[in-house]
Amino acid sequence: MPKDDRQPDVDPALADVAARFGPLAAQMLRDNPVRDVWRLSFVANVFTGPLYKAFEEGEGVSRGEFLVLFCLSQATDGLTAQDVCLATGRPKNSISRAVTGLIQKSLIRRSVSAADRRRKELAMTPQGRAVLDRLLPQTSARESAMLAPLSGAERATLSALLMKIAAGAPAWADDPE
Amino acid sequence: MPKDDRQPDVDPALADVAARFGPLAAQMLRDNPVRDVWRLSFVANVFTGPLYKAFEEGEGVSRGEFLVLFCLSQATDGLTAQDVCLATGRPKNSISRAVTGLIQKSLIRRSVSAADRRRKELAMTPQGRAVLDRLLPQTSARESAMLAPLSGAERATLSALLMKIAAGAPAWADDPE
DNA sequence: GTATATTAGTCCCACATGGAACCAATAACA
DNA sequence: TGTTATTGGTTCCATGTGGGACTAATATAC
Repeated sequence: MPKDDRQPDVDPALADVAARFGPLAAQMLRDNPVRDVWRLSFVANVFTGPLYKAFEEGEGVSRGEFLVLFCLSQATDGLTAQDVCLATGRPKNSISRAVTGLIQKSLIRRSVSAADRRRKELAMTPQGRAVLDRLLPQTSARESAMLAPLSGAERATLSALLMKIAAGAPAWADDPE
Repeated sequence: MPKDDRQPDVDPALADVAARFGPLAAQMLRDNPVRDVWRLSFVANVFTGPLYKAFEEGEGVSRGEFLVLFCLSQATDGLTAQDVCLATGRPKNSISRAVTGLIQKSLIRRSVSAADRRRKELAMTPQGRAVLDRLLPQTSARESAMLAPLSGAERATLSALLMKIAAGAPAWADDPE
């Protein structure tokens, strides 16, 4: 690619972005009619895309399967597939497939609830825990890299602001205007 | 769903989240080993999912097609499919399909560059502009709703922090650890 | 108690997605 | 000026995805 020296990158802080994602990316991150959600989605996509690909290649664990494992690791009581759907926003048949796959790999177990025999409660096996224990550090390291440009105070601020937005999500989630 | 009155929702600010996305979602937003990126992805997913569905149902425009239109609206010179790929992170065959679809609907035009006859430069038609002008307000309104819980100062802060993170993305984007 | 509604989950199928191979045009170079 | 490498796009194909219908179990209503 013959570098176009005549194109002055508007913002020097975005020089790396222009080099990696193109000048259009830099320009759109800088400003566009839906600037904030664009930046948010940009970061989220850049973060999750390569990560899930690495999970698939490294441990043979799909996005849905990782989500199930991760949710199980965070829940105290017996979760169901439905709980994972609700918390992750993925459709129930996708999660159903992920659960089937994880059971086949013996990474989780499934048992019918005694109280409500419709419910099939999920639980990680030691192997599942071991797999997650190999995947989580990758995610965590990537998160650290993502937050590296921010100071401690800035990270706390970002965290709090994202929390506020997430807490307000129910007000607009189902209403695409 | 028989509401479980015995389960005290840890954080009253997350009561709505627990009602809409389940107690697990509330708990994981509150804390988990990759808390910040989880919040980020949660918001991004809740934002984009229903929006793209509405675009598809309302205007018959897919996610990729919207991205092409939006990028075209933000670029000054003749963009190519490749530029859109780079800026959006979508694979080139997906964008190729989106371009084909948009041309069939007469929402964009494609012309071979005189300077480099490999390049096929894209341009919006008036119809394409009209479609985008119906889609953008929905996106914008949804963004406003998302940011509603934040004060003006907080929005500026969030915007700046997201920009810092996005600007640093090239450092870790291709390195899933 | 039987009928109906609701909830959890699975299955089927059409479609979108993305990797890989491929084609065309141009750039780089001996 | 061939020959090779690179770049922009398209096509092929295997796979993932998600809507909708379906089954099973339970809750609710009469």
